[in-house]
Amino acid sequence: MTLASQVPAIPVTMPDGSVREVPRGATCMDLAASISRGLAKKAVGARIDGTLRDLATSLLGPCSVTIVTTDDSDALHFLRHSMAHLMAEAVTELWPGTKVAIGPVIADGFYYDFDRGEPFTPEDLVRIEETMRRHAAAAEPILRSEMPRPEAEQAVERFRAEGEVYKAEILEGILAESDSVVSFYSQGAFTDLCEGPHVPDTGFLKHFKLLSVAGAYWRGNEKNKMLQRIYGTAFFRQADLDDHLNKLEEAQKRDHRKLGRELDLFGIYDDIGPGLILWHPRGSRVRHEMETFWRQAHYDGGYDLVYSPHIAKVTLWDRSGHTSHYKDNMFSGMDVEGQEYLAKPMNCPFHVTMYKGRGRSYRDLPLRWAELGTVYRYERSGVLHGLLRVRGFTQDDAHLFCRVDQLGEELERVVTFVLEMLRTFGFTRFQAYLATRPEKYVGETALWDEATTALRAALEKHGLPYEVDEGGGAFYGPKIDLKLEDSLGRQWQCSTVQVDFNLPERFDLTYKGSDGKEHRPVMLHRALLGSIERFFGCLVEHYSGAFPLWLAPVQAEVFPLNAEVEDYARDVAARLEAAGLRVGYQDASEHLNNRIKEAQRLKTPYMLVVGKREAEAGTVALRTRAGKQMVMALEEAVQKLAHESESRATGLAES
RNA sequence: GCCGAAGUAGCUCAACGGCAGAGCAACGGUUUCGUAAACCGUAGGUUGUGGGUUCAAAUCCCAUCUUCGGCUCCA
Repeated sequence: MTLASQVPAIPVTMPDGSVREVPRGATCMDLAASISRGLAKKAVGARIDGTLRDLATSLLGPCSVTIVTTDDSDALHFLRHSMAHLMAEAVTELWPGTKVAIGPVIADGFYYDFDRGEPFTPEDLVRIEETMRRHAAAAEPILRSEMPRPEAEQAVERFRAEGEVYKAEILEGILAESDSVVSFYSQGAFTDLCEGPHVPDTGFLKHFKLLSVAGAYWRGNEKNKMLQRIYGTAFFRQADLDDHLNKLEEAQKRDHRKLGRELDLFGIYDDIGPGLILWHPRGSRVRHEMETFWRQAHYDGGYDLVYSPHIAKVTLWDRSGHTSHYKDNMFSGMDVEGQEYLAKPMNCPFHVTMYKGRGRSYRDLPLRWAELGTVYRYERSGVLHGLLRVRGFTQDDAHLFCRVDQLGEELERVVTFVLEMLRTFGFTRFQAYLATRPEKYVGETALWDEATTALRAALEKHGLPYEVDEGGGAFYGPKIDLKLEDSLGRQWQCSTVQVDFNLPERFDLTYKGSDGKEHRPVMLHRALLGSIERFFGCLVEHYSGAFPLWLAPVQAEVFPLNAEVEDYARDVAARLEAAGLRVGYQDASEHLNNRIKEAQRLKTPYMLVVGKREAEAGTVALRTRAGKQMVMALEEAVQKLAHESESRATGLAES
């Protein structure tokens, strides 16, 4: 099967300077691949250029290899893939008969899916880790072998006979591709069907931790069997692993659910229902500031604001197509005097109905109607997640009705608006996706192409890197989605810009053109923030709860040092309030230290301490939540705060 | 919805078959203080809910609800 065992070892210089013998032969491919990707550079002998096979061949000659890169992402990729194999080796040793499925590398680590009768317990994870460390200490060579096609075809049957149904299915898939190479990797008693490459031996696999176990459907299809997935992470150096684990812990402190409770922003209550949010006064204050800004920006941007009800007759949803296409996500209806009504999962049909409310002229277009529209969607119980996935939420929705000749400009304006809005809230990093025409679609191909081109142009005009989701658009039109990351790096779709060729048809929307004939308008759906709830959740995590001044629920807190200066302190507070700031006041019944501690806990941006000195001089001692202190004239402080609040500084400079 | 884990005072946690406890927060009093924890006291829980086992259940069993981590799905 392999000649590896017959070939002498290659000395490899490790990152710590020690020299290790690693097996030659099959793993040369891996070393060569490593070299080509910058993981390793050889010191003597072999050629650096040429194909992988050439490199492997040249490595068969006398040479030494120095692993110079220890944090390169490719190198980490190989390491983590080998980790997945090591874990599978341990699991199949501990519980013979466990079937292995797939074990890929993911953003911060790796996982492997297993099919075993019993669930893995936390104690099992400890045992697996111990077994892995034993195999790692043995520095088992990881050897590659390739299998000729006829033999591989027999292997499918052998896998089946052994009950390794998942491997059989994977191998079948590989063989279905005509000229693919079937390769295996072995270490100790464990062999896995795998493309590679891997690190040369398990001795590289020192610094790792298994993190969690979770269910996962085979091939990601919920009709398939649910397997058990074990997640882990690994690094070349212990320091990197420790650093990563610390970051995870830090990220948990920024969790909006935790901060939402600590800062008293919002709550989710059993008595109300899962996925339904109560906005506490402090959170509501932030939301109010967000919405006020949002409304003004829309008026400034040529939009009209509208309102629509939370429920409507089932006939509306029949016409819009929601009862046939979206029913699984809708709450069941209510009977009102013999007519069925449904809670709205979207705002579009209301705006569309309003469009139809009277005849429209080409001169009326574009119409831009925006609404902070609260919608209700039935989400399966397992998917709810704080504010980021809820059952009742307010979309910052808008629908634009325009002529075909206006489509490009409107799309460009919307994309610009999205980016301005996100930037104002301090977001500069997000993932953009352009979803194009799927196989089944409505509307004219030429219009689809035009709209897609316009979307692409808008993205490129702003220099926004984006991924194309080919064929990932809705059946009714292409779209752009922007995703924000939470503290743990999970992505949440917020902004969306969608072209809709469908609803204008369904509702038979028309306008009278300059030619006196009826024409069909094009419709855009768009949300800049997505939903207030989700965006707010991301915002909380983005700022770790330390909102920039313009959004902070309480912007400044005034602390008189003792009862004698309370009159002056009240003047200070009144002066700030008169300048339009949100001011708190705490009298001297608590120690100054405690009042400051509480304000720090609530991440209040500014604290103003006044004592006898300040009262006599007409100054304030201004403290920021970052701990900076400065004494300045009262008027100066008022102007500073008012200016910072009005300018909507993002607050990032402070931290 | 599925797989796994967890629900004890407002919060963070202890007790793990034998009287449910601590710190912080709250409340009352004392303290009037110069930038992240002054002192004394009081009150607060049918241990998520409903069943069951037991002389005895926070603890063991079953069901259910909710939350957490994933899968699937989506703003």
